[in-house]
Amino acid sequence: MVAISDAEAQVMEVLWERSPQSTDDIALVLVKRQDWQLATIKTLLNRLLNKGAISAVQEGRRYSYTAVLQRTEWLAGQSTDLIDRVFGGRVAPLVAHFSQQRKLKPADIAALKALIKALERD
Amino acid sequence: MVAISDAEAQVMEVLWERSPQSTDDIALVLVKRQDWQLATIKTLLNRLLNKGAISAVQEGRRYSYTAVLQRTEWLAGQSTDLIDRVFGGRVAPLVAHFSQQRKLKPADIAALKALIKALERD
DNA sequence: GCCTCGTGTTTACATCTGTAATCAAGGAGC
DNA sequence: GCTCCTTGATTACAGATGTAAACACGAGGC
Repeated sequence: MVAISDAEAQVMEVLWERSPQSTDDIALVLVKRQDWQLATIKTLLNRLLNKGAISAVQEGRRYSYTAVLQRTEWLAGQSTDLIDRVFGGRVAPLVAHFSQQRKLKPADIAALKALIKALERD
Repeated sequence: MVAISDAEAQVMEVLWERSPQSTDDIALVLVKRQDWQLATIKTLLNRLLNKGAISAVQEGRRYSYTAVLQRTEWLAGQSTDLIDRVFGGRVAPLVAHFSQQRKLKPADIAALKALIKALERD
């Protein structure tokens, strides 16, 4: 339900790797990874707070941030969104398209097979 | 390379079904499908024109629009982008997430199986 | 006790998007 | 020929987004 933007997702990635983290833990990573100003990161943290995607605990005069929105939850949202929007809600066309675009490795095919087997079981 | 927004993609869908089409061919479809005002559709057509995603040929005092950006090209952009950004370039996790979220129909599973069989063959 | 610096909060601002209304010019009808 | 309607072009406007600067306040150094 919580929708986050691309830039915000970059901040979440850092918190998904490890939570909680302070502003400058996060900043250390993102200043390098995204070449952002500290100010930008502060803004994004605040927007995420307002959206409820992260929570903050005060420690002295700083905050320690924790991801509330879980990565898997976000992933699920992203996938259904894409598949619905672009592939009419059906997965096969997606896989077909992708495999045309980018040869699937045997491991990928194996993963898909296993997945299907599991899906058929229930 | 040409990036189009969600609303713009809806217009493209109509042109992907059939090209060329006049403004009101397109409008007829979208007024129903999206409950948009004619004015909205005109705006989107213009933005797509400026982006070069469609082209227009004048016929009398109206235009006939044709999709320039191809559907497969767009699909590729949308899916590889997400899969790379979010799923580390592997398609299986995406399918897994989707199927958790939204039960796959037997027909979908069958389609996937057939597809994989085909992929294994070569 | 005052000044400075680190932190969070507020404000800024251009661009993109969704969604339209308004304007202008050329044909169709009278 | 003048008027009105159709159709494209221009303008509008609020909210989201990317990117950041300005501000305010408390803690630490001197």
